[in-house]
Amino acid sequence: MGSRSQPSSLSLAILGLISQEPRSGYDIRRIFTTTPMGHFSASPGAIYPALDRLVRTGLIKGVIDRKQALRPRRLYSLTDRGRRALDEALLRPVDRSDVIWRLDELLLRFAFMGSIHEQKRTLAYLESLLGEVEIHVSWLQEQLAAMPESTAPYGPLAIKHGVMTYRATARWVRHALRQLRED
Amino acid sequence: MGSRSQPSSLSLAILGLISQEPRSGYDIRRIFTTTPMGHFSASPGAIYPALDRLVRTGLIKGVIDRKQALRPRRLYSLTDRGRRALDEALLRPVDRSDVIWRLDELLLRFAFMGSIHEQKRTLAYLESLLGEVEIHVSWLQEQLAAMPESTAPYGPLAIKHGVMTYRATARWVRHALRQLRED
DNA sequence: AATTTCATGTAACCAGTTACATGATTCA
DNA sequence: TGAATCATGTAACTGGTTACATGAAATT
Repeated sequence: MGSRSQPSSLSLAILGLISQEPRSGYDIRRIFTTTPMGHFSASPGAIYPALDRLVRTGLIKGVIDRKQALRPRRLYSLTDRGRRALDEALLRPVDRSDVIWRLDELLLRFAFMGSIHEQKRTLAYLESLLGEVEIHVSWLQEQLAAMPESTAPYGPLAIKHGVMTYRATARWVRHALRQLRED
Repeated sequence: MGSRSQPSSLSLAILGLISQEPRSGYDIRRIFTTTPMGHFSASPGAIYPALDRLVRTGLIKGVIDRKQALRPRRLYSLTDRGRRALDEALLRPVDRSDVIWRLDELLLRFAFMGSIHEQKRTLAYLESLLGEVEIHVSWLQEQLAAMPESTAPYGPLAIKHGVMTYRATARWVRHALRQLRED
């Protein structure tokens, strides 16, 4: 939604894209279908209602572009409240449930930080992310160690996947921290 | 659902768990809250309706356990149709959209293979997964290379995360293949 | 002339979330 | 005796999916 609870992944993605420059629903769809942001629903049945909701909650506003033209479109941009809402969503502290259930949203938040936040905040964000990821890796390893020869012989291997990919995430965070500090 | 379309992630997880041994709704909730399978909704509002649906579509059946006891519970097990449906869901060929949007489901399917499939099929599954993952990594790298200095300065770094974690997944698949071949 | 792209929407459906509700059992 | 655990459910809401629908503009 936006006013009280945190925005859904899709709303956050839309807010972030619109924060970069005014965009139409179609622009957003195109981004979702052609770029690596593509695990969002590019279906009009998701995007146009989401845009309506954001307008109704006062986070974005739409103006008709090229009124005179035969193919007008609606360009959305953030309102002041929308910018604040995005800012809050990006700044929210990283917690464990984010790491487990919404890692892609954490990456999304990072991707949109450049346009809004000063680097210091981004560094703090990455550092807290790194901490949570490392805790999660340890927990997975404990689970792995404590796992009995269960009815699912491949279970431990599947958990190993979690260990390996979260470790890769931790490496990425360190890499990103180095990169940002170099500038 | 089950009869025609493929089961949702949650239904698949429930089918898989029940295939190992008869379980109650509460058992399933406990597994979702305490093990690394925890990115499933452990809320009763998700699980009990899902169990109802699976019963209605004839994939599972429930019997009252400990009738005489004061705290009876309903134990579910697969029907023949349910076992076939699970088998089909596990065997479905890996495609690119699975890799992009439902990687965790691909892992879930692997985790449940041990109890049902012969190893040869599991190896074939992993090999096709590896192929798709490698294709996806190449695509991400192309995107990265073709990326302009955009309005989102951290965008390329975020994509780099995708490259690193999918590479980790590829390493895991190779690891799993070696492990399975050793037996 | 036909196809693809630009551009926006609606309607029915379904599944998951949140919150509420109940009650026995076991443990501290 | 009170808290935690075992055990199962319902109701309202919300948001996403699928499918349908329309039509102009640009490209082949």
